[in-house]
Amino acid sequence: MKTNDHRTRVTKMLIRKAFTDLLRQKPVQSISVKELCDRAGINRGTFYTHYSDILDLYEKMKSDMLSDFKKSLDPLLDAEGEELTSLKVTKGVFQCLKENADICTVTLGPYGDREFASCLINLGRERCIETYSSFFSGATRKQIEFFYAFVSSGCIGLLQKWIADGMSSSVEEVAKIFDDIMMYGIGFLRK
Amino acid sequence: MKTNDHRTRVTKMLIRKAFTDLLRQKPVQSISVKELCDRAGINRGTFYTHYSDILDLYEKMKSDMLSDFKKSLDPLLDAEGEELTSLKVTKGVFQCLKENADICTVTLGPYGDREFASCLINLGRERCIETYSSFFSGATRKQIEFFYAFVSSGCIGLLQKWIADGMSSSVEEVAKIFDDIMMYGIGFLRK
DNA sequence: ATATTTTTAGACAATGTGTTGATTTTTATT
DNA sequence: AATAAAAATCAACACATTGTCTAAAAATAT
Repeated sequence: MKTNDHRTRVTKMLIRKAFTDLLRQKPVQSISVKELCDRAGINRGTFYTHYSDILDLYEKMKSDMLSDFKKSLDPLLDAEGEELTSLKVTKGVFQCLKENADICTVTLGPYGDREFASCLINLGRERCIETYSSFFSGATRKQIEFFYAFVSSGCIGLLQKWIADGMSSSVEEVAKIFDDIMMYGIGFLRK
Repeated sequence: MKTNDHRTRVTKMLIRKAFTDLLRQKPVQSISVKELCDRAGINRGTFYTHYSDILDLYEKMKSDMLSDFKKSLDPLLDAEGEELTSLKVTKGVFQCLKENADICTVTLGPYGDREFASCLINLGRERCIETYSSFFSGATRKQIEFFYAFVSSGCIGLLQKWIADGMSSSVEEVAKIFDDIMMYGIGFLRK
């Protein structure tokens, strides 16, 4: 089975389209193979030649999304010449998320899974946190871990709010809000 | 059908015990009625006399948990005489969560649902946020909403980290960390 | 002791699963 | 253009879960 075959490409596209559509309506575990195939307009047997079950499809789609996301994020972090400010990276990450709005809506939506959400954030934030932990040499490991847990999760909450509002606020604005809250805590409201 | 019947009480207890056990292992949607009844050691027909399906059971259990939580939280907020500091309330909330560790482990764990998690937090935080929004009169509605989205979600992340660590840190410690991060942002690491 | 209520056990049609084999359609090669 | 290879379709299958129902057994209340 060659993956570059036109037929398989079309089939997989149809499957993934139907799958993301369904993920908007219900959690993964409630999606049946039959339902998916009916919607995609393909034979149920065809599904089984590509994926072993729904969970297999889900895992493969998530890893695809992650590598896509990583790919468009790497150049941002490898800009060696320029200064790497927190706000700059945040802006880049949020921009990237906006460009993949369809995916984010699903994975960060009510039926996405937490693990994937944090995966997405970790990807862009990891290096930033490293920088922080070296900068705040006085902070304990525990403090940093708790802070990271709070901020990464908080960021997801912010993104969900942003998405829920139809991403109407600009990337710059949301990035600034995130940066300010992280920097000043509740002092953000005083600005 | 009387709910005070000894048989129904035992049956419901068995069902709920088996259900929370299963929720530790897999998401709601993957739990079948048959599997649940086998584990609970009750007849499948009996399940249907009490609940229409798994989701019905889940909803009823969640609302029960919420009212339980609310009940043990109310006296905390109604302490009219004392001063209502942010840290004091936070401590109370976290203490309450620790006392319901078994429930929290499930609902805030990988197979819990986000909605319920925020529901839990909102319950204790709502009044606090009200206080904040009146205190920071200069802040826009948008700012407050984004801040709240960030902090509530961040709090959940903190709790998940706490639970993941086996709740080894004391309530006071975690409450202080939350309060500090919320107050000072990344400045928390400088302390 | 008797009437009521709850649980059990078994059966049912309906639906989804994962697999198989035969057939048709599409793609690649000569 | 003809032919071989690969992929999608169709139909059928044994199996499992679902939700509903009835009759019998067990537990509770009066």
